[in-house]
Amino acid sequence: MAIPDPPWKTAPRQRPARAPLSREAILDAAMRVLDREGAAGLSMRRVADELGTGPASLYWHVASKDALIDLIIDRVAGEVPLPEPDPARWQEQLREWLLGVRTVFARHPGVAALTLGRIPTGTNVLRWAEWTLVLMRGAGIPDRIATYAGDLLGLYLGATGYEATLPPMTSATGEPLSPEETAAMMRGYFASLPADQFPNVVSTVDEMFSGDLDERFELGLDVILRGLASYARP
Amino acid sequence: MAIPDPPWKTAPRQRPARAPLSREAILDAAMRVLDREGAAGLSMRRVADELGTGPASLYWHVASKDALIDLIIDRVAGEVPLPEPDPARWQEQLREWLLGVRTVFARHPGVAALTLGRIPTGTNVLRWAEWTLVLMRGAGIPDRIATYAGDLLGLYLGATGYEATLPPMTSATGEPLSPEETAAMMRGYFASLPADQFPNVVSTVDEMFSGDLDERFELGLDVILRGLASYARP
DNA sequence: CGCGATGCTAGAACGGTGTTCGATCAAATG
DNA sequence: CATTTGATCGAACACCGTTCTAGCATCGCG
Repeated sequence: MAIPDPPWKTAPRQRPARAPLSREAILDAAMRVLDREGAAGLSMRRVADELGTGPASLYWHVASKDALIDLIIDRVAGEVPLPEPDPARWQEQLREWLLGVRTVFARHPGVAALTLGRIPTGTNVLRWAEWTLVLMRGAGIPDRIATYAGDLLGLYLGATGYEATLPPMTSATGEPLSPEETAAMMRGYFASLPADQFPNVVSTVDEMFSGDLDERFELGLDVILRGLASYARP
Repeated sequence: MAIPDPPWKTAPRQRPARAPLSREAILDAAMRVLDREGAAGLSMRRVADELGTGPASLYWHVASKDALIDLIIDRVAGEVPLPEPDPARWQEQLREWLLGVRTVFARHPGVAALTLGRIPTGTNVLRWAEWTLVLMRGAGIPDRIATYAGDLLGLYLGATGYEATLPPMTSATGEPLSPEETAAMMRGYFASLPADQFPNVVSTVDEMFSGDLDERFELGLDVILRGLASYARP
């Protein structure tokens, strides 16, 4: 019969009991941190904390923070439903898809900021490319335009989505301002400009700050879609 | 007659001889650092080094790095010539201006990256807004579209300008890749995708990587301008 | 002239960042 | 059992933006 180990030997330097690390677990934790603290709060240390370990442990599964962000973007991209493409309805379908991306960006504030200045090439983003190409080629849009239009739309999505999740500005006194207050402040600034130098800015100030971000998003979207439509088969 | 000071007294703890700090001097130094080391290399410490001082000294003249970046953007914006607006030629003039912004971005690599996710409101950018509004309103484009189109164009400029100044990728072996090699690598990756899942991506891969960045820039520009033209007075 | 106020310069430090090194431990393999 | 392999992680490196605080130089004023 074996002699039982003394209690100080049984668990000499036991690891903190938790699920083993994995690329998936790290990605899950990163999504939680991102949804909770936004893009600025996403750091390797925070993600490691979320998993009860240190930052160095992440680097076995993920090459760099950059690579982790690529994973995040592709996971989020996978959340957008892609209906069966029907080129006859290409404009409506494109619009629906873009609005879908926008709602997913709203569900994960911070991820739009991560896409800025990045050319994602994950599997799900490739599916986007394939899907938009089916629609646009089916609509008779020339390949040269169609291939670039995907980039253009992605770029527009990232920039507008980022604008929608900007952190609230802080007033001079220090307390955070509501979006309405921020808009009112900027409106006041634009309206106060010298009318002789900026007559058109001053006189369109009402138009400039009317409508919420969603309306403005659709406004720019209309411009792009009309431009694309001018290339489509008549 | 006054007794001359002994030599060790004349300059007891003389400051390192140099021009005094000022907002302008800091901005100049920041531009030099930015042009030399890119957006990633722009730090308060580097700018201070450039001036032979420490980072703390900058904060008397500049509230924060963010404020300094706003100054940089507005200075660069001022480098773009704005011809007298002629609404009859609004499309050509808009295109010329946009290409002008692009060449200025090329002259100052890194500044495009700084504009990402930022809504600049400096004096020179306001002049841009006024100028584009004159053109578009003169062309009969409705105010609601015209006010937003400026944002849209700025956004497009920033994103494409950033893409044009991306640091060269590094291959798996570590040495930097030329833009051609990078494109060839990505082309190869896209071409190697399973043709049954991504038939359109695979078959448009030639179109996708044809042309340089300037041609691609004008391609997207055409889409936007055509969209805007669809709102113009017939 | 003296003297305090003011504008300006900085050294040191705080709390954070991404990433690397090397030791260590557990499980699988020979 | 011995050795290799995969995985973990504490400590440290080189940065970052920013703040605090002490001190200097100059100027206005009594």
